[in-house]
Amino acid sequence: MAKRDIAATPSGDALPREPRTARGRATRRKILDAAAKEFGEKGFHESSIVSITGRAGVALGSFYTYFGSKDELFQALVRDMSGSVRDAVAPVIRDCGPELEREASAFRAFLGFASEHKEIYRIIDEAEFVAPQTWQDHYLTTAARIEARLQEMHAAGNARELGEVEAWAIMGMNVFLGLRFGVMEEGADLDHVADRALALLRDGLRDEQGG
Amino acid sequence: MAKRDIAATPSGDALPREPRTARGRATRRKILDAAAKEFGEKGFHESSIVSITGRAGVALGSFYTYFGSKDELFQALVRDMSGSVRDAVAPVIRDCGPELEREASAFRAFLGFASEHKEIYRIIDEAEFVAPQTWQDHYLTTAARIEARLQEMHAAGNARELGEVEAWAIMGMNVFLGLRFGVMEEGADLDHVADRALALLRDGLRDEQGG
Amino acid sequence: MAKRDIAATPSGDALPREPRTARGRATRRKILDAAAKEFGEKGFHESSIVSITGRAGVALGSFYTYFGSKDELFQALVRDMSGSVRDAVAPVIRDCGPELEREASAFRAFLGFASEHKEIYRIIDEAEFVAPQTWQDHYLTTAARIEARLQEMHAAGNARELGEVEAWAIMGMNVFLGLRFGVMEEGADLDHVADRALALLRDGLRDEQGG
Amino acid sequence: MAKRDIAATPSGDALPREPRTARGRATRRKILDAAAKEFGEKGFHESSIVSITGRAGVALGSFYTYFGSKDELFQALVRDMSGSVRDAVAPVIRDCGPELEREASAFRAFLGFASEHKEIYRIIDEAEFVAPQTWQDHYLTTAARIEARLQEMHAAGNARELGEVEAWAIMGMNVFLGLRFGVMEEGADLDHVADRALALLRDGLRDEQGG
DNA sequence: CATGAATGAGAGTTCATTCAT
DNA sequence: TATGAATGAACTCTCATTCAT
Repeated sequence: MAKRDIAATPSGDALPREPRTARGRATRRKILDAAAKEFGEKGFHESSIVSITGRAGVALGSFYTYFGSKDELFQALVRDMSGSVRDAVAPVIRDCGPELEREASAFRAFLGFASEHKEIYRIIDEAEFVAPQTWQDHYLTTAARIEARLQEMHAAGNARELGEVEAWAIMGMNVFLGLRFGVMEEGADLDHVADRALALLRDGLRDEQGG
Repeated sequence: MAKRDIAATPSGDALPREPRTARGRATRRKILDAAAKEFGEKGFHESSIVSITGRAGVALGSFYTYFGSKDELFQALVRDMSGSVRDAVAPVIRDCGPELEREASAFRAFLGFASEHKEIYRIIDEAEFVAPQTWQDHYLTTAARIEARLQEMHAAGNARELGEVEAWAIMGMNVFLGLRFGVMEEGADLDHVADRALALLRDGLRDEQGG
Repeated sequence: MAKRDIAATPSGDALPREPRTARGRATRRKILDAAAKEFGEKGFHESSIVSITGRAGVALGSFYTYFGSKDELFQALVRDMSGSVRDAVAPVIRDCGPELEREASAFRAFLGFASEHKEIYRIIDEAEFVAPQTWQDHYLTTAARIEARLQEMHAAGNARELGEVEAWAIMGMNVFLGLRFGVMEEGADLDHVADRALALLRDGLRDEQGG
Repeated sequence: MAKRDIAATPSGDALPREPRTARGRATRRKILDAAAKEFGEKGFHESSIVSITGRAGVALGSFYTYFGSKDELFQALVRDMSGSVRDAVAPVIRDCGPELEREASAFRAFLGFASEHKEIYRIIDEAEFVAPQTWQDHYLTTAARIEARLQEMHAAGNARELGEVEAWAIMGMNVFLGLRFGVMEEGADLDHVADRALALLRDGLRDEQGG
């Protein structure tokens, strides 16, 4: 990743990164917001620090007061967004019991969020190539969360015994349906998509009479 | 001055791109193979033409005898690989009838292929950011192929009515399971993964007694 | 990917091109001066940005802080120099009335300027091939200025009716005499050349008695 | 000029350049013709050997059977064309006596030629930067020819004593008028231009009554 | 003679990062 | 803290020229 290590700090004495004043906090926030737009629109490699600080309305040099590098900014952003996705889905989950319907609700929340924050989608996806560790963290965490829910369902007698494989399968379904109907297509009927996904999870592909 | 048109019409005074001799074909192939390794290992942006031609054992300039640009090479590669994946899965499909088991076999073939050609996986995925059109083509085509199979199953009375949503859901499952157990983890028990995925597709998440 | 628009609108995320500090202005000037020498000596195509910034004593990258491209620099230079030529001739003209002598004085000033700034001569001439529009602008403007003077002379009863053809003819004379005796030959007797040119304009080729 | 002297022949044993068969002569001619078009349209630096040989319908390698380098081709072309211009003007001159009218006829012939062979114009002009020696040769020779005619006129009592200055002045006039009305403008009234140029040479700028 | 694949020096351009003000 | 000029390594792409077939 780090192509230019010309003056990489060999020791651990990081430069000051945490804003110490209100003004500083505001500047940091402006940069983060501008970066979200920029990365979302152009992707990591076509985005540039000049352009980001330009959008943010701050000087180029100010960037390095708050972030150690372009990569570091990107990771910060991915973690931020990973949190946003979780926060969008969490309350929905809290309000449901360990029934299958809960997964459907979570999925509906996710679909809606994805279609309204396409840039977040794109940024997290690109992290696979730009910040693989952060990306793995995001998906492993998310899968673990799904797996936990599945086990609750099993404990409640609402599902058979399910594990990591099913968790990843569901996550993959969600992500690809989000991509296809939330991001690629403008104005798809998300409720319809959610219903069909739910049916798939409930009954599989078989004819209801059994096939 | 004199900028190069991407995808210029093949007429005019453009350089020849199609090799006209056996030696030319061999060189082109060497470059393609080296590029597959390079892109697979380092990703598009960290890969360089110098490094690719270096690996291929040809001169830098030879690259431009056969490819118009780094982008063009990447697209050629993605299309190549899209074809490879299909070719790995196709014979398996041909040998099965329109039963659910066919999907499982296709998935097993895909999983095996992915775990043995991790770089292909990575390259096609990165195309989302580097060559979005080519990437879309790949996934739309693949989804269409799955959808057609699902409809055959329905016609044979082996499944309920299924469409694009289910096709993308299955594709997402496959891709994420491939990523998690074929690429991220070395030596996972792929048969086990395939069995569980099949069960999920067959019966959904419910307890067999119904839940 | 992401090609740079030549002459992009100054809005957007383009890099700043206008120096905002005294230091910036000085750097820009150093580059311009070095470029004048380099282009004058070696011509546009044999000149390189590395070499220009080397002469200027600034880093390669600094060039792109102030100029969008090699072409853009060249055009800026041609316009600068077009102005220099005009400024060298203008005061001489201001001090003369609408007599033929004024053309001779203008020509003398031009000849002197050309022989002392041979590089300017060369640069403007090469613009015909490197920046045709800028070149045309220069010559059309110059011709228009000459034509206006000729019409003043006519109005004052000092010349017959004269137009664009005569203006271009005079300009061609001036340029070629400047080339031959100001640039090609070191130390030619410029006053002598000017006198003969004046005689030609005054009387034509004929014997004074008429031929 | 010669940027790549990697294997410049230090000795004088030039490669075979003169075609020895009819087929060879034809090939050489095809290249020359294609080059004239290419250089005329795109200028020296934007023209390439691949493109020239492409237009000529011969293999790239064949080029070096007949020409030592791109520069050498260009010079050969300039000399060719210098001859063409002369050949277009010469017969006109032969048919006239040493009167002023002869210059006018020569000019008319030149103007017509220029407007019908704009590419020749462009090529000879660019030689100032690409092959300065060849360019000088052309203009010194042409000027000498004009000067000789002027002296004949003087000897015949049709003109005052005239020399190199007047020859270059006339040449400059011709070239710039050719550029302006033969090349820059499509379909200008060349006869009108020639008439006014003749009047200028005959009488100068003055009012006929004397000014 | 003809062919066209191979070569590689060299050019223009980008942009993350540093640092003096 | 904020600023923006300066830096230079690294990259993509061009094309005149060579040479084996």
